Amino acid sequence: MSVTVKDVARVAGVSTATVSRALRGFATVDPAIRAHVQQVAERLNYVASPAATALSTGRAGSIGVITPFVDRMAFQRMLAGIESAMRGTEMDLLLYCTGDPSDPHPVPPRKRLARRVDGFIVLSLALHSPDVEEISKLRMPVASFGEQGPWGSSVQVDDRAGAVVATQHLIELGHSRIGTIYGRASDDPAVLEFQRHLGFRDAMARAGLAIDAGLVVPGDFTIAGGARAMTRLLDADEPPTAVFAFSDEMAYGAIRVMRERGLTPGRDIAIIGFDGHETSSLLDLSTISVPFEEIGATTARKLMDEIEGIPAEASGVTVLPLELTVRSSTRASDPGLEPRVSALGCEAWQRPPATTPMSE
Amino acid sequence: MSVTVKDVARVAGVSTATVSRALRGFATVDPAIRAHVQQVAERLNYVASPAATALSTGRAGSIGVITPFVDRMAFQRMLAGIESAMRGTEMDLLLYCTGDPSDPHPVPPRKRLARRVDGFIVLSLALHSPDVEEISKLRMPVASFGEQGPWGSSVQVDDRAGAVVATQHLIELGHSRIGTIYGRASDDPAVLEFQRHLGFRDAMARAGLAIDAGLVVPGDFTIAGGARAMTRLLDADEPPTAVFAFSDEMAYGAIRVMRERGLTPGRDIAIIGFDGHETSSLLDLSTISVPFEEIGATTARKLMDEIEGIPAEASGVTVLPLELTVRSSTRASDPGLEPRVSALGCEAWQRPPATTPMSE
DNA sequence: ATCTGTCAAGTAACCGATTACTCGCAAGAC
DNA sequence: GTCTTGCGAGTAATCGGTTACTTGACAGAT
Repeated sequence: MSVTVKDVARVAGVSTATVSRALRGFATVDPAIRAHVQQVAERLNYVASPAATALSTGRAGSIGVITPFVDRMAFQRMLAGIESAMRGTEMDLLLYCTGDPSDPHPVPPRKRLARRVDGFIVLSLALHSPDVEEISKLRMPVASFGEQGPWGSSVQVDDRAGAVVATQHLIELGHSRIGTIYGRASDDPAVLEFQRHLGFRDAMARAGLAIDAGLVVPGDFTIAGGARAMTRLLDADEPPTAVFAFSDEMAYGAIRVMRERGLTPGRDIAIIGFDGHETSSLLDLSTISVPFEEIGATTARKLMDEIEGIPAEASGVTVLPLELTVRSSTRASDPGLEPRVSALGCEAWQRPPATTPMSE
Repeated sequence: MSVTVKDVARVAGVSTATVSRALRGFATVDPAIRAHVQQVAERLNYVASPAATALSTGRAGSIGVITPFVDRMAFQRMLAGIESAMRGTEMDLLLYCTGDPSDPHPVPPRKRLARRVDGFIVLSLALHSPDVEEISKLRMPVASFGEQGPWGSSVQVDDRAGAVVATQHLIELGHSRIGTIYGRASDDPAVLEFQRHLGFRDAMARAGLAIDAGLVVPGDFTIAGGARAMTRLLDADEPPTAVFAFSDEMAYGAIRVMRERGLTPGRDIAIIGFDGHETSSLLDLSTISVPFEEIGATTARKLMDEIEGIPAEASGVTVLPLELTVRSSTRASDPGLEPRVSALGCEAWQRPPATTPMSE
């Protein structure tokens, strides 16, 4: 059926061992013979069977990406970053979507990943979830975005500091009645989103402002959820004058509702998001920009290093900087102007969140 | 190191053959023994090595997705559809991004895919490109979105009919000076985008309108490119009164430029896109909605069927319907209202583009 | 001339499953 | 009582590479 080493060996007039050595570039092969073997292999369109190679070398030649969602902008951007870092590598990319963590899985991730990949990337998944704990039993290289787990290296951003800056920005504009749209309810400090809650709380407390529990509403991390959340906020007895949405996508939904009610973002109600997607510039949405592409690329590189056996500073935490991007959704006085972008101060992001004290 | 079939056989007190039969659910195993083997396997956390299984069965247990870009909304949506169709399947998903077709590839796709996957999905890639021709030599099941290739099945939408409807919509609003923003220059009928060109030409011709070559500008399929294109259109000697962007993303860029110049979409200049991304509703952009999620899911199912050996009507063309979604970017008189959605008529999309005559 | 060291290349033992083939035992046919 | 027939289960070949070990030849040393 297909061309095997034996075919190449036969045609080239050498043994299969020599074919293997020649093609893998080992030094102990006569240059003339190597060239000949390569030529024959090329002519026969020979490609080593990945399965056979994996079986005998014990290396799968691929990495897995595990994520709960594929239809989120943040995921798409991270995937693009991962892909670009892996371009040119021999490694293949396997995609595993776990779905909503609360859903039961037909096939548990551990069984799917076992021996199939040389390592994997965990994106935005709580590392203490049953899935990840299961996976950790595989004891293979791992790199994650988000929280630092008990093993492997991770890439992080200081969500808490980002939330502080976003909130302070609103406070500096004179707002004191600030609503928040969060994703899912959780008081688990291990969940990334909770860091944004904390940052919001920090900034409000520092400014001596009270948080109205009625202005903290869920948005499910989706556009539609953001719209529902904004509806609830506007229908409150005393609506907020500013809104901090914990993701850009929820802010989009919120802006739609505002527009439907004839309210102009930035003039009637200030709103700021979190993520910094490209589309936010179209909606003139202020946001905390997260370098998701770079996060993906960095995570992939860390994983590759670890797989290659480069442990030095590969394991450990890399914290990437956030940026406050101000547009007219929080600055109606000069709409349509160039966005003002400021990197968060070093003190805000150069320390790993793992060691961040609850309050400063 | 890891648990193998031998370990399970030893612990269960049977041969490896019996373990394999029991775990794969063959009938010729005593029910009691099968249960026992399953129990032992579970207890030992046994997972069959995919490499070994692939080697002995000749099936890789995975499919590949080949696409030029990962950072496009349309791709993200198709990927989500593919993923959802494969959830629950035992098949794994490998992602191959070829990058811009004009770039040289470090590793040719054929070498990467050979024997690694049981079949693959080609997304929006010209099937006659060197890459795909190379791949076709592998002679394995394939399903594609876009053009129908010489082999395999495909999912399509009638881009030409969609473009006709979009253009007619603008014409019905009274426009006669219509600009277009296309992706990349190509007069190759095999390239999908060219169908949109043709549809535009059809509709203009049918209405007896002339096409000003100066109002046909490239937008590179990106937001930034769309912005550049719109700048060129507005700076033309005689700017268009309506614009048809061949993708929503290019329309986003165009809208940004319009806003920066104080022009209101739908009132000062009508604009319609093509793709129907979720974000288009936020920008009140009229568009031709393409069911990318369904395209991805359908393509994946076709491929699975073909791999399973179900040839009946699996190979062949499935044409999915488009929809015209009208929002205020082409209907300023009633902004913010519910979008009007109309499916394209059957005559427009129930015939495969392959047999579409050049003009009607 | 013989011995030893070096090095390229071949032989064959794996890697971990699957499965064609074989075997042994028990039930039913004659 | 012997001869099928059938069926569950074991033996071993096989998938396609990789690589430890072995072989053989040649160069340089004694």
